[in-house]
This record gives sequence, C-alpha cells and structure tokens, in this order.
Amino acid sequence: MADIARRPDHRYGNRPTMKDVAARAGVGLKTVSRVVNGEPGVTPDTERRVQEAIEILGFRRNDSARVLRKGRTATVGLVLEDLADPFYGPLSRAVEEVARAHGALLINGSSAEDPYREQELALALCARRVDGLIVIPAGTDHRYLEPEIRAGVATVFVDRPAGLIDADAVLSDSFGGARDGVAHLIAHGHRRIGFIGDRPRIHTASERLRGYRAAMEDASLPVEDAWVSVGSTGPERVRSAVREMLAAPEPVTALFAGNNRVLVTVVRALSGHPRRVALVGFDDIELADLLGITVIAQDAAALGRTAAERLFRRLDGVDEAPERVVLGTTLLARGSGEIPPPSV
Amino acid sequence: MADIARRPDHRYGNRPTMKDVAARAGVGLKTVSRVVNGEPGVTPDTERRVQEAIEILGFRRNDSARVLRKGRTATVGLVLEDLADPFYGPLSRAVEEVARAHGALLINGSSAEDPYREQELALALCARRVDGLIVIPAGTDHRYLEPEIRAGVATVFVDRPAGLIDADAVLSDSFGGARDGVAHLIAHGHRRIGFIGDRPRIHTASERLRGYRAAMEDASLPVEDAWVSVGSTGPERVRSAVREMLAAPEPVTALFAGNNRVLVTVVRALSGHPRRVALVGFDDIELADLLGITVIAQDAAALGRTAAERLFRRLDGVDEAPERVVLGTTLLARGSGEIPPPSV
DNA sequence: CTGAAAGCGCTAACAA
DNA sequence: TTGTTAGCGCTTTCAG
Repeated sequence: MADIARRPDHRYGNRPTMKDVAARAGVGLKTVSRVVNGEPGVTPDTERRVQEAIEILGFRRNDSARVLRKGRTATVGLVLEDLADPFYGPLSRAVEEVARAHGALLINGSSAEDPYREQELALALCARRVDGLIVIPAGTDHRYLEPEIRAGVATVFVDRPAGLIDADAVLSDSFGGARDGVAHLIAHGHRRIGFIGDRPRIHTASERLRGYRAAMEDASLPVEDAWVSVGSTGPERVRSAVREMLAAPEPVTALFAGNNRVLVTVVRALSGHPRRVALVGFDDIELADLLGITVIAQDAAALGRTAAERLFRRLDGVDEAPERVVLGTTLLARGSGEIPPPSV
Repeated sequence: MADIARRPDHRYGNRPTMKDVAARAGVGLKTVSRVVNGEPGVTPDTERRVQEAIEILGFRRNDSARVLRKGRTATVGLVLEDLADPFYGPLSRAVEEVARAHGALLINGSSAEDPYREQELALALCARRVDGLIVIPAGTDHRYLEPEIRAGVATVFVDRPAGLIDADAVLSDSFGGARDGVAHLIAHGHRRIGFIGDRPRIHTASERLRGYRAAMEDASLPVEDAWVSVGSTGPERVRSAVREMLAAPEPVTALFAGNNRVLVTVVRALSGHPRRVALVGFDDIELADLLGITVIAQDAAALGRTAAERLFRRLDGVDEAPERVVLGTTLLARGSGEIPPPSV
C-alpha cells in the first residue's frame, strides 16, 4: 500500500488515450481521432485496426479534453428549487428530453429556495462552461449572471422571471389562474374567501395573491387582513392559518391554496373539520381527482419544454430580443370548489 | 451577418483566460492561478491587483481545463428511470445533497426503462469522466461497465441490483415488503388475493411477485393464474387487469399493487367499483393517507443517500468488496388493507 | 488517405 | 513571493 498508490501520471484511474490506441494500432494520432469521431477519409482496413485497438484497450474518448478544444460542452445546466418537489420532476424531465434531442446532457441542482445557493450553483455551472442555463430563480437579483450571459451562456428563466436583468422567461399565468380560481368560488356564492400562500418575495406567490385580490375587487368584495396568510409552506404554518381563518367569529367559507404544498396541508387540515369548506388549489396534485379537489392546473412539462426549446434556439444562433412567454392555466372543477357557502 | 459571425479563436463566447488576467494585472500566470484557488504565497497587494483584473474582465475559471489537468471532475452521474416519477425525485435529491456536501455536482438522465438508453447515458457520463456513477438499472446486463469500473469509475447501483457484474447495490426489501403486505391481507381474512405488478424483467417487480407467492404459500393458500397480472404499468393494462380479476366467477377479494403507478390506477379503478375491495400497495404516494390507502412504504431518500455515501466512500479510497445493502420497508395501515372479505 | 505540430486553459514542478 | 516551463488528451491546421 505504501508506494503502489503513487502513480502520479496515471490519472483517470489509468485510462488509455488516443495516443495509446494509435501506438497499438500502428497509426497516427489523428487517424484514431478520425475513427472515433466517424470522420471520413480512413481506409476500411485502417479503421478496423483502430477499432480493434480501441476494443482491446477499453478506450473511451475523454470528453473533457474534447470540450477544452472545441469550446462547447453539449451540456446544459438546470437550477431548480427542489428536485424532490413533484412539480419540478416533470419540468426537469421535459428539459432533459429536449436536451437529449439536441445531444446534450443535463446537470441539475437544487437551490432549496436559497438565493445564495442559487448563485453558487449557477456560477459553478458556468465555470464548467455549460452551453446554456435554465434557472428557476430563488433570488430576485440576477445581475451576477450578466457577465456570463454577455460571455455567451444562453440563459432562460422558467417558472419565475429574472430579477434586475433582461432575459428570456417562460412563466405560467399565476395572476390569471388565481383570479379565475377565486372568481370560481365567488360564482358559487362565497363572499368570505381565505388565501393561503407562499412567501411573497417569490414572484409566483405574489402574483397569485394579486390574482386573488383582483377577483375579490372585480366582485366588489372586501378583503380582510385575517383572510390572507402568506409565509413558509411548512405544515405547521399552513395548519395554523387554516385554523385561525375557520375559528374567527365570521369565518371564511372558502379557501384558496397558493401552491401544491400548501394545498396538500390544507386538504389534510380540512379533512378533520366538521363544516364543509370550499377549496380551490393552485397546481394539480396526484389523486386530487379522487379526492374531488378543484384546482388551477399548470403544465409543468410544457413549462420545461418551452424553456428548453427557447434555450436551444438561442444556442443555434437565433438572436431575438429577450422575451417573456406566459402559458395559460386550466381550472379543473372536481367538487371542492363547487361547495356552496353554509348560509345559502 | 456574413463575416462577423466568423471568430474562430473566440471560443466560449470570447471569455478572458488566466493569461488575460495576468497581463492586465501585470503578474505571472501562476500568480493568478494562486489567487483564484486561494493558494498561499501571494502578497495582499498583488492579490488585490489580481482580484481587480478578475473583476474588470469578468473572468471565471474554466473548469474544463482544470479537470483535464487534475483528472477529477467533482461530478457524479446519476442514471435513473424517470425523473418525473415521484419516487425518483426524492432519491435524486438525496444523492444531490450528499454530492453537494462533497463539493460535487450531479449530472442526471433518465433511461425511460430502456436498457439501450441506460447504456448510452452511462457511457456518455463516463466519457465526461464523472468521478462516480449511480445507476438505477433498466437493463439486466451491465458488463458494458466493466472497463469503466476497472478504469476507476466508482459505481453504485440503487433500487435494483447490477446484472452479470459484481458491484455495490443499495436496495429496498421488495420481497419482504410484498410478503408482509400480502400477509397483512391474509391476516384480515382474505384468501383470494390478486397481484398486479410491473414487467417481471424488472428486479423489484419479480421480487415483489415472489414475496406475494411466499406469503400465500406460508398460509397454504393456492394462487390461481388469473390472480396474477404483470406487464406494463400503463393505465389501460392495469385497469383491465383489475376488471378481469373482479369479474371472475370467484373474484379476488383483495388486491396487492406492485408499485406506485400501478397503485394509483388501481385506486382509480376501485373507486368506481360497487363492492369494497381490500387493497395494499407497494410505495407510499402523496395523499394516500387521506384516501385511507394501506401501503408498504420504502424510503426513497434513504436509498439515494445510502448509495451516494457509499459512492463517496469509494472515491475517498475505501476499498472493500462490493456489497449489497438492503433497506427495510414499513407497513402503513390506513384502512384499505384492513377491509374484510365480503363473506366474513 | 494519413500524420506531425500547435495549442485549448489550466495546474504541477521547478527555478529564480 | 513570484514566474517559467511542460504537459493533461484532444481537435485543428496543414503538410505529406
């Protein structure tokens, strides 16, 4: 164990290089390169010899070196919030499929909703010279990406817009979706409607709150402070918000849940409640159909696909001004949103 | 557009290099390298000059070149089946967290349950010289990875074991979990129990079927062919399996669902059924608690974490024989598994 | 059709 | 404390 371990020139666990293959096959280095890359201009016989040497040596091209030379990595980076969130899984997968169609691989990481971590990750990806970057922002200031974008890293924001820089963004219509959902409750007779959402510094969260207020205002309904609760999506916080809204002297008769995590907790909280409370949630969740939960659904996969396609269009050299694409949402009426208020 | 686009020597979108920084700061190349890497032996004053130049030029180290030199990429690859599957999200996230703790990034891709795609992906990751590879196998022959492993790519299989090679694997106890679940149904009086699972070439699927048979045999119960249905997890196939099992002259009184996707479809199918049919599923799913669905839960995050920790232990030079780690499952009784058979 | 030489941007090893 | 030189493994260029 003492001296055997020291083999400083055997990196990558001692892998053969093109040079080794060339030596073994008795050809020049460039010929090996040609064969490996399927370039024309090699005799079938020579090619066979090279292939044999590759086989025997177990050669596999070192893409790090290739990248260094070619300047393109055929890799895109995806910075998202939490890979474990069921909303981001399909989004990520959609990005991956588009990348695959373009021969690129995907490096992804989670920011955990921490702006610092988002930046750290995005810059680490840039240091690896990803060709492009898709970012679901955690922070609200993306000026740190300006040098990178200027240097040629194609960048598309998705789910939430970039902060303080002009860049492509693909979003769902959070405002319109929330407004529609709340209007739906109003149409079913509700006048006191509670809103439970995520922290307002998150763009989608504040947009949905704005949609809620707009729908109330459109119907000339007041909004009392006690009906709005925003903050962490942790179960404790959401549970207590539900409890308080329902325990008030004039309790809300309907609730709007601002995202998938809030919705899950609200559903749990309401399941133990004696009175039937109407509910509409933003984001569809699995089995919501069986539970009869009315939701505003957004298409996570379409979000990812659209963003990725835009990214690769940029990488193909299309040079338009940054644009904001907004995808529509769908109201899925399944029962919970159609429960009338008790008084009616 | 004609000649402007041709700037062959301006790669990476024309980014400054250490050489540029050195020139600007009036120092040597190596000094810049020292500053960038936080190595000692640089005067505060020199350091400041270099930092300034870095700032002005918008320099960011090119990790591709660094990797080529150092031989380690600080990247691990994860080949999974489908990033959009809610089972793999938490697994992937857990791997990511461990990688992050070790300063590594994660490249991941989905095989879509296609062995060829798995191989293609795994080898592409090897070509990029990932330090390690975590694979959820789609195929059953992993000899193609032998040269890579021999060349030093640390490799850990997770969720399913490797085929035809000796390698680390971290698995859930599919056999024991399924046996427990079926035994649970038997304990509640069922004698005719149906099993609906995934394609048997998938290791977990065949193990779960084996667990089902073992439980039946332990209770000296026969298993009729019509009670076992394996194949694609597509909704149509699963729906028709449910329909047939319940339409038989002597219908099953309970069902065991072999994985999360099967379970979801079975729940939907049963929700429209007049008779109450007992049900236990493998894998917990969101909101299953509210629907009262009894499941055998496995810990996807623990699976990912354990595999990743093992991987990094290998990368730290630990050299033990390949090992198989099996994590236990938990039966969560919520109602559907405790429904008695009609006759009782 | 084939190969030798230069160099991508960085770090290791050694000088100064 | 600082700089110079040689390469990492590949592709590009250009000459045979």
